[in-house]
Amino acid sequence: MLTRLFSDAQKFPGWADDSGSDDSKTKDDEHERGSREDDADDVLGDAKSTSRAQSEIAADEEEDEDDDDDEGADDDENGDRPRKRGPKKRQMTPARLERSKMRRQKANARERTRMHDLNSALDNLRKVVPCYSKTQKLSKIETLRLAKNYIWALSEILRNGKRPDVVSYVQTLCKGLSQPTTNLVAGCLQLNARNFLTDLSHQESAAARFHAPDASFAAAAHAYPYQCARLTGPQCQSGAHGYCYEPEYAGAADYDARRSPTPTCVNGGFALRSHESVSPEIADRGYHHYSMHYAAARSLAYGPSGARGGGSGGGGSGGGGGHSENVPPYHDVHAHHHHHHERAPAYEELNSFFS
DNA sequence: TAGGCCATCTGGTCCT
DNA sequence: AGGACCAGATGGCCTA
Repeated sequence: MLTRLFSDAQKFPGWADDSGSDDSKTKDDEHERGSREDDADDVLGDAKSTSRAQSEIAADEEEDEDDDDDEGADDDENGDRPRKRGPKKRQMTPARLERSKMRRQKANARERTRMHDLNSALDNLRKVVPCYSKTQKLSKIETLRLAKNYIWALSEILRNGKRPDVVSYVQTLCKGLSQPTTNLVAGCLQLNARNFLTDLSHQESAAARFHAPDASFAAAAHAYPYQCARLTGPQCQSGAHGYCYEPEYAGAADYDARRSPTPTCVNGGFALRSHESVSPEIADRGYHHYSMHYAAARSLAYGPSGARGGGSGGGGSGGGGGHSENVPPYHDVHAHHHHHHERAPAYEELNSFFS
């Protein structure tokens, strides 16, 4: 009986090609095979659980699936066992089984596309977060953490209207990140990780260097429980040229400077290529004022001291001069958010920082 | 080989 | 009823 039901289930359309979905591909084949086995197990499980009903199914398997109201109508009158609460377990006739299977396959396809959409959104986030690398993709969780830190860092910069040094900036970016990601950020900025992450006390001083007018930033620095110790490990100590990142991170070619919002590291220097600073998506949509805002925030992010600390000569602009204290604070900029032409001179000044 | 990351399946819950 | 969302389970892949 069970084997007969199982063989019937295997003959169901759509069983052989689970979900028949559009975008299931690559390594799914193995997995799909496993899924089919799982489904088969489910069918077997259902068959076992409704073993009594199977005889009825066998008796009238031509019967349609909608007349299940009679099931269990008698067993709660017996009083031997308490009646189960919740929806009654329906008999899994072949037709119902098929419909259930089709529903499940549709739900699986929807779930796949939903996750694909989520992943593409995450990819977009990777592109606007510092240290975008085609070859070394940040993991999902690291992308979210870095994005959070990036937003935090930019908010602090805009709120204070002053630049932190690059050490503090990277330190903020790396809060709570794993060591590989931290190395990636450090490598992206060509910064010796030992210089910006040592211990908690250094963190406090870094918070002070961040020009936080109140204790909020320093307090926030304590809110991230694990980041500094990771950078004191042997890997950091043995980095080539004193840098903490792996060799593949060191190559500037690995970074998509056109997309990455961080300054490109070319020959050991910082070079923010302003004409490339806007992601194509943003540029295509005509969000130029956002890009200007974006570039301004970045210009604020790298001070001369940081550039000196991170760069090692070469073609980068390196520091550029000190107009930083004249940079309009965030509220000045933000208050005119809808009047781009009024902000243009300020942004030109800001962007000229890396010219 | 263990652990991290990921894609997928699956059942439950909530909402329309 | 069906879709969206979520979390747990599972298995594959990769790396230290």
